[in-house]
Amino acid sequence: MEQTETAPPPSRPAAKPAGKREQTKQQNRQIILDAARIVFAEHGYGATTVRDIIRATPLASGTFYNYFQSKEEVYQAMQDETALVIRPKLREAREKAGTVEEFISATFQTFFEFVLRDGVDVRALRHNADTMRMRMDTPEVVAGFDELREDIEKAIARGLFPPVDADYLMAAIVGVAFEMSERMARREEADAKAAADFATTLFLGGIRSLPHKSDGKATEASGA
Amino acid sequence: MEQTETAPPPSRPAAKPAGKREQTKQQNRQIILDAARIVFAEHGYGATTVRDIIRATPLASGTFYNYFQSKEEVYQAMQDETALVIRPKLREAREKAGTVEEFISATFQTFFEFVLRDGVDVRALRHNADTMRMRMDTPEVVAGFDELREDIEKAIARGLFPPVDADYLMAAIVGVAFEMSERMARREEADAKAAADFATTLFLGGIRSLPHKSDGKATEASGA
DNA sequence: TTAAGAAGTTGACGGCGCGTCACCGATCTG
DNA sequence: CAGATCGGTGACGCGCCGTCAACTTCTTAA
Repeated sequence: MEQTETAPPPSRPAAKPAGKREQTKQQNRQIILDAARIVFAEHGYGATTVRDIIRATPLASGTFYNYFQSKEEVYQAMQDETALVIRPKLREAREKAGTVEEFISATFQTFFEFVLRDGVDVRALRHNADTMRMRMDTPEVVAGFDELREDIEKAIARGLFPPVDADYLMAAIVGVAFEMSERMARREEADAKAAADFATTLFLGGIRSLPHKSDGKATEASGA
Repeated sequence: MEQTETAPPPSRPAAKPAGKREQTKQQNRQIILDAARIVFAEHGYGATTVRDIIRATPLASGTFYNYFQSKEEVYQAMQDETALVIRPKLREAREKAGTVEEFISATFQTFFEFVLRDGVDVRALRHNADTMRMRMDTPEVVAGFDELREDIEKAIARGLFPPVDADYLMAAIVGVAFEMSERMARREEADAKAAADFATTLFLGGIRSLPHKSDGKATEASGA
């Protein structure tokens, strides 16, 4: 049985010299999450059973249920971990933005780069039942969307953005980010910068401003 | 060999004077799909078991497996049905397009209107495990994406579009369409036209061209 | 018309994943 | 160190899974 190496779990801030009990608890939780990561990557999310995860663990079945209610909850926890890593990066990138362009560009670039680097599990989970795709909007993920909307609203208040429908704009950015990152990851030479440039140009000037493909010359802004 | 129909009036577009066996097969398949639709809507996709579907049916368990392998396959069939309905509409709408604007506008408008009208099951299936969203890219759905890309490429060839990256542009349109339709459907007064206008303007002229909101209230859904 | 054969349905069955809980060892507290 | 508490353990009963031999219904051909 080949142990498919999955991406190492995001480094964890565990800095509590707590009692033995507490330590074991943290450890068990992590053991389960790590096992789940491997099993999900191997069999795909859909085909994985709670038992599969337990078997990939030295723990007893009852113990699993002390930590999670179901495989969905395990996945949620994994999503939350990821969201908590990328959200600060996105926020920080947008905070620095002095123009619309910087705001949009920073958002896409940060996202795409993250997907390429740590996006292993994203791909693994897509590995589903052939054609099933899923996205789990956990509390932390939803909070990330809310942050984007807030940042847009702040940008509007600052006069950086025109007063557009922030909710729809957020949705559009999220939709493009997720859908494009999928396509990007499938390409031979996945290029986060190129993808981010494409999305940024689209959002700034529309289709007509997009870089011309065959034409060596790119990105000439030609208004409507 | 004209056989007097014992069957009820052909409410279904099955204009096939086929044998009894064939008739029953079509009927059983439809019985299962109809039952599944109700059960999925009631308990959500994740919580539904094959047995739940069978129970919502007068058929035996073995019979179910003559038609589908799993609940996933049932869902696939439902998705395919939907895709086969909307795809011709989208194609037709885009075929008529004489300008970039018409192309984009027709795509979004057709899609959003369809979601509002027939999008019931879309919402029902989201009813999942609280936070799980799914999209099943069945062969027919994927074919729809391919059609969009083809149409973009054709439009480029015609000189309608600049020679952009058709794959990414397709992804961007798909991403915005799905993500926005979700937000749209959640709003009190879901407005397909408004949503389509937003997306179209965004794709044509970028953020700066987007309609300015008059009431200044940017968020109406989702309590922050 | 009828009988052989094909096609499709049925539901009981063995297997297994599910979540629980009584038991017990390990850890904490005073 | 003893008693109290916490949490790990794994066997258990339940229900879902997909299968398949027996049976019913339809088709075909003489």
